[in-house]
Amino acid sequence: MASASTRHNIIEIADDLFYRGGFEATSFADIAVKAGISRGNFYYYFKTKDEILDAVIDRRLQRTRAMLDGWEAQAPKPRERIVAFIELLIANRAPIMAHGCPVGTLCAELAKLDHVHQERAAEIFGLFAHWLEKQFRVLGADEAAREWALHVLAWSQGVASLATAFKDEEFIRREVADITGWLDGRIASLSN
Amino acid sequence: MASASTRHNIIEIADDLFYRGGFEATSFADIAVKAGISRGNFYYYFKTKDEILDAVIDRRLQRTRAMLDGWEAQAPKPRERIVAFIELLIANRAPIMAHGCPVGTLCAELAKLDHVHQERAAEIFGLFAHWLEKQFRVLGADEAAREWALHVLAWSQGVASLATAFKDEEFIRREVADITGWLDGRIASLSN
DNA sequence: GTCTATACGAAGATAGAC
DNA sequence: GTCTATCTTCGTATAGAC
Repeated sequence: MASASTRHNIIEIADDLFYRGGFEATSFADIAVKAGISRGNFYYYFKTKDEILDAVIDRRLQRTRAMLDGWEAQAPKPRERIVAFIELLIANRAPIMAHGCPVGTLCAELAKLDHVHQERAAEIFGLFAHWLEKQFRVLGADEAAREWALHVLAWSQGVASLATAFKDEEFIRREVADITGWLDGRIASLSN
Repeated sequence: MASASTRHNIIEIADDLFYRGGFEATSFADIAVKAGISRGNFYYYFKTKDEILDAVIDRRLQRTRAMLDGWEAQAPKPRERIVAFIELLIANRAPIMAHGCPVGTLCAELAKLDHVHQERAAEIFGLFAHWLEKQFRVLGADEAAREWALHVLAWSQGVASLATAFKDEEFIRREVADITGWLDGRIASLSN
């Protein structure tokens, strides 16, 4: 297999395993086996575990940007874009109930490990926050845009957190409806 | 040192280390060193890592019950009791920004490890949920009590999650004010 | 109940052959 | 670029002396 695609393959598998089992609990051997390469070959691409974490965070940043861009392209109205974000909770309900939110759980784990890449992982949250803020600005919420963006983000994080603990799909749907209701209330308040 | 107090001491230290560094990342050696005993002696009290996790979860359940009972004893009005819960985010802001919410992060980690004690850890959330529900019932919210309880719990979890990622104290204070505002809005809606 | 010594395996990481 | 072999450290866990 060519160098670039093997490297890409490793990152893809590491991303998945880090999400499902956690960063620390995932070993090089786990990744190598799933990637179909030897541990020795693995080290040709990544010298340390931190290096692969770095690459995984890069990938997640890239994919998050692509997803946010996609929502902007698909939905012309900010409200529908924000709803697309909120409904991610429903679309990903099965993995969320099993493994939590990929961003929140990575940030939490890296915080406990006091890991150097802590801030880089938090940047993924930063992308969402900034994007949501932008949508609220387009809606006309100048001063409150940042606050509302963080509020939606926090709320969805809380739903993911409890959904992981209780494995309750109905709870997710109810909260998603509530967040959407809150959003429409905010939008309505802007036209007054 | 007597048996009971050594055992208690181990649990106390394990609880703290599990919170600050995570369950998996904390080794027996870490606990033994901090407890001032040898690893060999450690095994006299706990045969496996799961056994000590079990004891730590027990301790957390007990302490959570005691805290909830304390709030009920100190505040006669349900509103003030719920506010006491919400303001836990402010009281514990420093450790939350450094290590997250003890309950949420433990549940998330155990979910990733697919650990047998996953449900037992979630029981701690259950205690909070049940207690909050009870307070809302006293306020007269019969049908909505459960939903509101889970809502407050989820919201506070989300705040803890983002606070850990962004290390933003102002954000915590703002959200706590928002949750309290939401609470008063719900209470006001009950008298109509 | 507490200790030291030690077995055993897993995980990160390296060396060097092909 | 990919492999096998190996080193080293660390973590769980046990045995047995005191």
